[in-house]
Amino acid sequence: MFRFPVSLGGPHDITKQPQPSDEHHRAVMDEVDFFKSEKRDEQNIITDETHRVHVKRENSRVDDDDDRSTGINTGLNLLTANTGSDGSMVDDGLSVDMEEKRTKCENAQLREELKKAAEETQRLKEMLSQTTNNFNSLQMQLVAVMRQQEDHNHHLATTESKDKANKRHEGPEMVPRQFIDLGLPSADVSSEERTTVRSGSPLLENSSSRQRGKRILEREESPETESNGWGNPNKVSKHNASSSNCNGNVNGNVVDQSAAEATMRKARVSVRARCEAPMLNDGCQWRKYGQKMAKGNPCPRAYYRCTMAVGRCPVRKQVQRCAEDRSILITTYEGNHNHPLPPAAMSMASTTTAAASMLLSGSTMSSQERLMNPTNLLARTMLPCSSSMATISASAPFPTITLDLTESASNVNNPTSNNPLMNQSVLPHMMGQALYYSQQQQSKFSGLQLPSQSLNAGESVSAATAAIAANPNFAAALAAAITSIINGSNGHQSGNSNSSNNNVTTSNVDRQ
DNA sequence: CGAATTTGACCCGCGC
DNA sequence: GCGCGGGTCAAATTCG
Repeated sequence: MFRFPVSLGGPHDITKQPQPSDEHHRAVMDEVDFFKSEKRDEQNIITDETHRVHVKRENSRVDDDDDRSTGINTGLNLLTANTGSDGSMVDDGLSVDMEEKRTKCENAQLREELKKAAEETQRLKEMLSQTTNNFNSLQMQLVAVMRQQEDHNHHLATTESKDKANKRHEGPEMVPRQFIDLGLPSADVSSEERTTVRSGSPLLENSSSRQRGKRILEREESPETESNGWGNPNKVSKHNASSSNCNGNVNGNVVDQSAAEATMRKARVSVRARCEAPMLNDGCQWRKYGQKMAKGNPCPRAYYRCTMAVGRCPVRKQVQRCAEDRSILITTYEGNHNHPLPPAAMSMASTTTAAASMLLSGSTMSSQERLMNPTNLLARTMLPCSSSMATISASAPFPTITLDLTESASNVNNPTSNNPLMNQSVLPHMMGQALYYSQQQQSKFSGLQLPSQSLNAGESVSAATAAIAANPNFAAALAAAITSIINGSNGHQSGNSNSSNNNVTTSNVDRQ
């Protein structure tokens, strides 16, 4: 399931990209080398004395190399020892033969073990990704349950005392929202939030739910009904629209989820980056399904659909060049993947997911709340170049968050400004890691129960900064980003990656 | 020959 | 009601 022949490139270079050297690959290389030398050994072993000396030396070198490279005792020193008893070899060719065979046998065994170890590693990787997905799924279910309890308590409180209820209303309302934000998006936004959406943002109601719900119902007959926690917005929309109970699970929550997920499906994350390539390298496989001339832009807008899923992934993206500056590529992502992703794609997926979460949480509150909300606070804090980079558009037909990476990329002080890698693939990775981190970081705020409403914006920023800086995970996240970048860039541009990473880091620090 | 892309047609919502 | 614009579909075409 989780193989990583994933190209970081667009659809064109997908099969051409050299794969990053993984363990298995290395192991195979070692094996080949290993047997080559052994064969040489076999051939040379019965030659004259001077040659034999040479063979011995070569063997020992090979041994060393193997041991160094794999860290495994290959047992080849046995061979060296045997050849060391060369004097007896002439006398007793048979025993040497047996030794040879035995060594061969051992080598074969070791090779097998190495293979098994590589396979095991692969399996573990798969399990890890599966577990991560399951965790996210469970997290959402937990949120749903908590939310239900919350509502229940709230209802009881209301009947007890109106004053108390009012006070409590302000508190708990924020906490679950924060909590929701930290989870992956698809599942749970509760009725409370939904009503906020309706009352607070008619735009969302009009454009998103109504406009697309019907179409989703008609067109996206979910073959991917086996939603495993990522949720399938389309499917849920279907639930919602048809108001039937396909899986017999109709209750208030399902409807709430429908609304939330439908909204999530519509939430868009737009990434502006300088890029000469026709498409950003985000690690996913895309298939173009349409192209249109958009009004006011001479450059056509291309529509892509994710094709990594066996069934049908709801994620789509639009790619268009900026009318003013054609070197700027605007990539707009919509929806959530319903399938496991390779690490390279994970970064961008995290980006869109986290940004969409932020966007949605932000879109459901008043402007004051929005300012106070740790979600957006963190978005502003965490995002490189924060305020100038991440903008939320309420005027667009869909709630859209725009991550503007062009400013930093074109910054004269930025040593990576002319680095195409930075523009094409590193930035998404960085964004992904940073946003993913910020997403996780929200849980810290929930845990801390940051009294957001009692803080002014400045204090909130300070608090957020302190929390982030104090947390060692921040460094870990950055390290992960670096790793991701280095692994994803085929090695030859790792130096630049480092500098770019430094750049983003300092950019963060500067803003903080 | 199958997969990917292109491109014109179609659908839908919105504004006038 | 009509036209416009955005988004999607699907047949035709191209590519590997």
